[in-house]
Amino acid sequence: MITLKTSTINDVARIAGVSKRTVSRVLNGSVSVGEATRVRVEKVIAELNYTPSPQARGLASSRSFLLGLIYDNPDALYLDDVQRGVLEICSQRGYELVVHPCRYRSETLVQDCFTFINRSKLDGVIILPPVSELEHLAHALDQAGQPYVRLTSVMLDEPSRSVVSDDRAAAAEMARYFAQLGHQHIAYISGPLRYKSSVERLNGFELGLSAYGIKLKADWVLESDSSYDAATQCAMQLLSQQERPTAVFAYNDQMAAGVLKAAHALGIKVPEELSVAGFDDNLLASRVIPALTTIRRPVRQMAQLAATKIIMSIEDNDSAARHVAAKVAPTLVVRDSTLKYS
Amino acid sequence: MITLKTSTINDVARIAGVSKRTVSRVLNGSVSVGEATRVRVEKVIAELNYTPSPQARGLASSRSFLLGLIYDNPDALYLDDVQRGVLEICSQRGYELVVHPCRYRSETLVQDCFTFINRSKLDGVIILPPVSELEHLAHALDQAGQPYVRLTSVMLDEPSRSVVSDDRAAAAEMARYFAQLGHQHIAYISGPLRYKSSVERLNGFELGLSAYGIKLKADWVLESDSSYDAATQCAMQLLSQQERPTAVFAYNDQMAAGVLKAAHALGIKVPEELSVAGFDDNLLASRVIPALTTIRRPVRQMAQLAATKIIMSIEDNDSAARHVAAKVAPTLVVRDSTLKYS
DNA sequence: TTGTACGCGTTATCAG
DNA sequence: CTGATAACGCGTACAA
Repeated sequence: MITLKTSTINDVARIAGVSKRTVSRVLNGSVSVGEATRVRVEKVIAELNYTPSPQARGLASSRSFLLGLIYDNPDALYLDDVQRGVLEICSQRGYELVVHPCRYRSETLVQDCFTFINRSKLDGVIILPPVSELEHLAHALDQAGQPYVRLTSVMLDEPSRSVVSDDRAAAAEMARYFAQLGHQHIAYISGPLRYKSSVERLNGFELGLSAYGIKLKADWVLESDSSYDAATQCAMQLLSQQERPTAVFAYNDQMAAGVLKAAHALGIKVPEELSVAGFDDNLLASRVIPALTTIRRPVRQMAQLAATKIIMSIEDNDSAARHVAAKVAPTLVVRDSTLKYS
Repeated sequence: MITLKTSTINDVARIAGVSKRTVSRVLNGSVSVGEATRVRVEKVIAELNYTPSPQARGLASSRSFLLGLIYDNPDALYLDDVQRGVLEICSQRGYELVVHPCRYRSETLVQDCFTFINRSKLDGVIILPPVSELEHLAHALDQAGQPYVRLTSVMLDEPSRSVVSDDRAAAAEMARYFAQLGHQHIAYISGPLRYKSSVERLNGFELGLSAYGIKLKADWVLESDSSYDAATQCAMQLLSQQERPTAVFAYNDQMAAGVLKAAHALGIKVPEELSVAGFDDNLLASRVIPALTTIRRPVRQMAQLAATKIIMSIEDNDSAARHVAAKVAPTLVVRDSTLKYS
């Protein structure tokens, strides 16, 4: 039967006929242990199915073997992917993941995060966007000597503390794709420009278009709340104009879905009369009709990299973490919402 | 400046001029403490911003103040909602939430969960469907004396360990709605019938229809994988028939979106020629065109109830947890995908 | 290479 | 009502 009873380091020591100091050495992979002794101890550990108590371990060494995930992200698909990615790495290293949803706009966010970290004596935290863009949070963590890694879309910090998706390059790729389809009259519906990722995507998109000699008209660059409803409104306005764009790139898939809705409401056919693209490739993108052309970020991989980095900077040091890849490339996913301009 | 340094119970004791045993008593709300002493101690605690170390606390009392969340959610959209709901309750009681994504079909699932629980000495676990339907897991936890609460759609366990959404009643309500719209030719695309929730929804739907003298034709009850693609296939077949239904109820929103896709492919207009409804009210439901009529479960509330129950059965006992509501009622959300039969 | 003894911050036992 | 003091399970100077 499977049981919850656990044996202690003392049991192992006694049965293996060594002192617990030796068991401890084996556990922590110290070199100064005789080969024969090590094997014997390991055998007993396996037999007893012994696992050291993180509580006691933490108390003695002031560590917790707990990683924290700080986020404020309504897009839950992404969340699951992140959690799995992080755990794939950290659980095999003996860490567990404690989650901390929070509110980006809260006045007490920093205090709040510190309380969270303090209470559980977290060894490190991983921060998801847009919270990860908050410089005062990162700065406070740095001051406190608290290891952290942030997922962002621009390199805001040292590589040892960053995993960034190159949103700028991705947006440029989308621009290239639009241009190659022959579109000239292009609009961009941006998320709030206080998000770095908004700026990155806009810049990348403009850059990409300019390579083809296309300029984004100033009044065809709209800033909107990053929600479905706001984007719908925005698109309604944009598409009701006398002269309207033939292609629209939205800050994310939700917003692109809003554009789809607006187009539908105005009787504009997508993709025949209007090409639409989003960003994220979340669940929505492939379910909506027509399925959205979009950009996919390697979320799982980003999470794994973040976990690797944070564990390295906990166990080794920052310079080790610096050598883990810090930048990943999103990719273009072409579906049914975009078409050649004719 | 915000710092990570923490003071200990000894600091409090020294400054308050009492023994640490007394501080401990105040902390744990023991009655045998003089009013004056209590006030003095509490003042010092507040001044020092002191929080007891869960590590030490756990070591001494063999508890961890950690709750686990076990899930394998292909439809992870409500994950965030669950996490927030649980934390709203548990963090104010001094617990944190450790997540454990797993695989429902894994051979080693039970062993895997026990390793998870053991490693962090979790005080209790909350299990999400469909994993929550696995009787051998629940049984093993029970045998081991491990507190748990499961979210399900049928009462599979004692009320102290269950938070159930009444899917049967909800499906019956959908049936009533369909009937009142005048539909007679109705189909149901079910999820895998090994899921209890599939059976519940089917039964509830049939029951609800029968109250209006409507019978579900045997070959219009289809079992499908609970994915978008599978449901699309299924619906293609269903809707290609000579004689086709005028309304389709799908096991969940993803599948309903699949029906929408199939209808679109076949040139069938929704809702004019076909009414479609889903279940869950996830992100998809309101974004798809036409927006889906569906059933909304009070996920946040369910999570809160689960957290309340689990903490009660940890701190008090099961019978206390029994008195917390164990059943919640989903509600019908009418949108644009359903219409009067004409 | 291995072992002894102590400390980490709490809770709990048992006197006073 | 309060206070010494012993656990709890593990890491680690310091010895041997």
